[in-house]
Amino acid sequence: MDRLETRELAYFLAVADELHFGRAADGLGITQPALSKTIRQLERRLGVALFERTSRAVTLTEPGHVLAHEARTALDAVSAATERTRRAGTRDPRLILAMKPGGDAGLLPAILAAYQHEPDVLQIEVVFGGDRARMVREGQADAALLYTPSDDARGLDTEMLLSEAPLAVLPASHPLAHRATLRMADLTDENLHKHDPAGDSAKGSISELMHLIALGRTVAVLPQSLTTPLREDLTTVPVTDIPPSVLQLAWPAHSTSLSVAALARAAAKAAAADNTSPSAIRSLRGTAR
Amino acid sequence: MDRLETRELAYFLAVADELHFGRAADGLGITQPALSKTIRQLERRLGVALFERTSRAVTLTEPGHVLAHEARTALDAVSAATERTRRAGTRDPRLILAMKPGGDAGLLPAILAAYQHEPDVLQIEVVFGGDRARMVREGQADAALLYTPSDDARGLDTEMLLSEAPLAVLPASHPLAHRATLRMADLTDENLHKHDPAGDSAKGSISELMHLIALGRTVAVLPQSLTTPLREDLTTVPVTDIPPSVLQLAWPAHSTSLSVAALARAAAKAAAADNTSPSAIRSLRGTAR
DNA sequence: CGCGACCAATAGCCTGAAGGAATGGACCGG
DNA sequence: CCGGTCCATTCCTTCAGGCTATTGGTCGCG
Repeated sequence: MDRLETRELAYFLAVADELHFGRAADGLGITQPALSKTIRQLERRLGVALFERTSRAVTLTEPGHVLAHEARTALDAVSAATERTRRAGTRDPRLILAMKPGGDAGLLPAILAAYQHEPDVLQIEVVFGGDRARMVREGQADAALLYTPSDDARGLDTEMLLSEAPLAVLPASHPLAHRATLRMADLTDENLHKHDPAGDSAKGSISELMHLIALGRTVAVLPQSLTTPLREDLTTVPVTDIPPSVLQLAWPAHSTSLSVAALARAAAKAAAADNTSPSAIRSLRGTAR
Repeated sequence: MDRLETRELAYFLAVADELHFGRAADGLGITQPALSKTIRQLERRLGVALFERTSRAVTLTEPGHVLAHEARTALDAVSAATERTRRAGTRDPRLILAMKPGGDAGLLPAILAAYQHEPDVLQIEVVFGGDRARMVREGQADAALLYTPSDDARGLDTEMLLSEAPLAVLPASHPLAHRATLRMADLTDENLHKHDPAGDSAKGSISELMHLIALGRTVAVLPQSLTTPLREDLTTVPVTDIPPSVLQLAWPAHSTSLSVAALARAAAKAAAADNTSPSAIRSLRGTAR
């Protein structure tokens, strides 16, 4: 049983994404016949049909769907191997922590401070990125601050730092502003701005959003940490029927790095201290699953 | 930045394991110069030295150690892709559950029964294997019953089923047999049989071990479920300073299979029912970490 | 029905990279 | 200083991956 090559997996994924041999070949910088031949050979080697082809359309078979999924994680693992090996070879290795701007719930200074007291510390470099889970999976970062359920931390080890109740942000004058709690159904009439953590780009986007809310143009549901400090003319109401946003530190599941372990300990310590501080009204549990 | 090929990773691992180009090449079925050339090229592509060579000895550099680790998980992921795709192509796909004989703490019947009531069920096939975590990682099994800390479940999703206190098994006449609890230090004088879950082969090994204990030839520390039923002439005493053996169901971290999800639900349900049953004296927490 | 557009598969050829055989060079032990 | 060990280098061969050109099947449209 010979082993698949990453080239074959990458070629397959190109076709699986495009569902079109010609365009996929273009994207790969090779010609269509070469690609067709490779995919055919892949199917022969696996003993399984991956695509259903007609001269009009290409679709994935059931095994094709499985391979599309598995191939992605396998290629991620190969990329990670390259990346981490390269980084291990640099003169002064750093610990790269991925987060999104403001995505630390104010916890980062405490984490960094606690980290300095750990053994086996490296210089920490904070980088900002969109798909932070992927950065960790591909080895571009050693750890990341993620929010579940919006980020997908599967395949990573995680340490839960804090759980934040989702808050609806409303104008102080809004009819629902006096309610003790809300359900999502209460907000269906509003022009709801669904918070998409992955899509955030500029740092100003939150304050812009707040501005729009104050103008009555929209309302939003955000994790608590993003709502402070809150403008005078806005108010927040907990939403009870969506799961809380959980901030967690994530790192590669098979990590053996002492530095990453130290960071995890530091983060846990900082989060524990924060959770017991009087200013925090946290760990409200959502009801949805 | 071109992508590494699995061939390169496999060749590298062969050398990393043997620390000898000639023997590694033998094992791979190629000649030594071909292997040397490939490794050199790999080092050039990564921009990093992987081995320290003298004509007398070959050793891994620091980046080499990193790659050895990363390459293994990457190759596992590729194997898993192959394996799962092939299995998805078989006529009637089954759900393969890996365990070791007797390694279910008596929970398997309840799990299977609960599973039948779930939606999206497949036929379950139980297989026995030594390195069950690896079987899941490589796609030879869809789920496994593992014991932590002896099995390494990193990189897998898990559901904790039950936690068992470690019990010292002694002849009833043993001087320590009357103690309420023991520490490992108490047993240093004995000819202690360290339980190695991975090394278990035949089903008879436990009863043979019990026989040896009854003869006073050895004593053993085992998770509770392996000690029942207990011979008349033996007794057990909890050991407090080693971590409890935790039985868990593990499956690939990035699984999207409805059937695996159903099995996880079923196992959780069966374990919950078992934990509340009067016969169980479980979840004793160990103190070690 | 016939024609063109579209798209994957096939055929035939070429190039480069993987591998083999022979050899060189460094090191060590006797 | 010689022989053995082991990795690197050189040179040659083979074949798999890629390209161009073409075929064959299907759909849409006049």
